[in-house]
Amino acid sequence: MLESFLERLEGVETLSDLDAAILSLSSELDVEHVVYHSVKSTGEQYAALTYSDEWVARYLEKDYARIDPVVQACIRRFHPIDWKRLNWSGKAVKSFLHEAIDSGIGNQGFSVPIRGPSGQFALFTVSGSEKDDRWATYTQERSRELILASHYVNQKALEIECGSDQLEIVSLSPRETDALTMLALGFNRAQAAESLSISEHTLRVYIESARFKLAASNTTHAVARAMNQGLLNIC
Amino acid sequence: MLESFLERLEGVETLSDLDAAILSLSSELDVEHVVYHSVKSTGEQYAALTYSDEWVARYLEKDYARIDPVVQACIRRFHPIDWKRLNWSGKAVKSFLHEAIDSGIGNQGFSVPIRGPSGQFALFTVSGSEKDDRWATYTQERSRELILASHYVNQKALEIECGSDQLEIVSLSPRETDALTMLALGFNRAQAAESLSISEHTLRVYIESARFKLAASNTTHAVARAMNQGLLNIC
DNA sequence: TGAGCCCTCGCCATTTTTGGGGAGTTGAAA
DNA sequence: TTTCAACTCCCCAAAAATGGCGAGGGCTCA
Repeated sequence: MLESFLERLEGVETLSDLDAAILSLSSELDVEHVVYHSVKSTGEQYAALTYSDEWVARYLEKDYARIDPVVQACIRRFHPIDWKRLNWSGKAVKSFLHEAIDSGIGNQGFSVPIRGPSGQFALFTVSGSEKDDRWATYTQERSRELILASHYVNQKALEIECGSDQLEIVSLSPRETDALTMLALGFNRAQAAESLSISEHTLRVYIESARFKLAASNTTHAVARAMNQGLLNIC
Repeated sequence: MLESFLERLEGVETLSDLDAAILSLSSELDVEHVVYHSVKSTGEQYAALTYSDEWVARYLEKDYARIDPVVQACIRRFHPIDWKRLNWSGKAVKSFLHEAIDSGIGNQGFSVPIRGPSGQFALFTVSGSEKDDRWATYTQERSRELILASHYVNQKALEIECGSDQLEIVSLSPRETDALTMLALGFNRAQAAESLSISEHTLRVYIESARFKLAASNTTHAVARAMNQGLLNIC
């Protein structure tokens, strides 16, 4: 099952190929729904999913990602999560849940969080309507396949979207990295300069050159971009 | 092979258990060396590896992570990488490579980058001395196992280190998130306020309350912490 | 129904950052 | 060997952020 999907993935070259491949997963994985949704630090998004257009529109309109326990949990966790194990209490959350079920999302789901370079974050989800015990068996048996599938889907998505044009390969000098790292840690310029044993002026030079390299409009922006690109020691 | 390791991992409860489990992987995976190294956004680190203490000390002393092509590539990529495919040109890099080989690291290696919540980043590496073709066969056959192994090792490491005390569960209100997001994108307060259609003063209130929640000493710090914790829309 | 969080607005003084200039050494790459 | 990037230091004036004061309405959960 996974084999055939990975083989199919090999031949994928465009986003529409990828769309088709992901959608085909629902039958291969024997679930009602499959969702892959990637968000980059630039705000750029890509999604391939079998949910109804109405539900997707509704979800976006209401900004449900803000309260969706699946999203909230996956952002904070590393390991895949069964929807049953989430906390569905709270008024807004409950009405969201009912609405989701009414829209045919299913009462069971399993989501895998995936993180890529430069702050990319993606979610791979399978869902459907099943009884608890059958679903538990299903997820237990398939969890490894689901993890691998999510990994390879994400890899392919990044490959296609970024292509070989990794235009954002900015590299900071050690001192620039140091400077931004201190700022990210909450030091002001005077403190940071002292920590690094250099004059505040010198520190400024580093910050400014880093800002220039990162095409950032101010210090906060530079730190944010550097963090997103994993250029800082603390990130 | 993977099965027995995962079973063993089940019983792991402390970091020393994990150490032992990881080290045992070298025989199970049939390689000379295994390395797992995790870095959190707090700077907290954990490593379990079969390299010699001398080499580790040397590596740290010289801050080789800054030039190590394996580290540099893994920070920027999502997929696992065979060391042979990296760019080893450059004076410093070449001398680093020779020193590494002399220290018994091996001439072949395969590294899997792993990213967790809150900016956690880890590297799972196997290395050894092999001829190119044998190594190519090895990595091709085992890549999925290596990916899964790295995933489960990281999951366990996070589980042990964070435990149930996820003390850093700060949550920002939607407007606070919006405010920090705009700042992270490089807007100054005036621009951010305009984009959000609120007064600059109101924006300040959000920034300040976010700063308070995040225990941050200034705006840059608050943005950095929020990003690390995956609280912003752009991260 | 009250406690508590969220959203919204204003002013003033102080501190910090930023933008604009320059200048000299070192070491590595081409 | 020349070029280029990195590291270090300095001044001044304008712009931006911060700290501290205060105020009211809306919503949710216990």
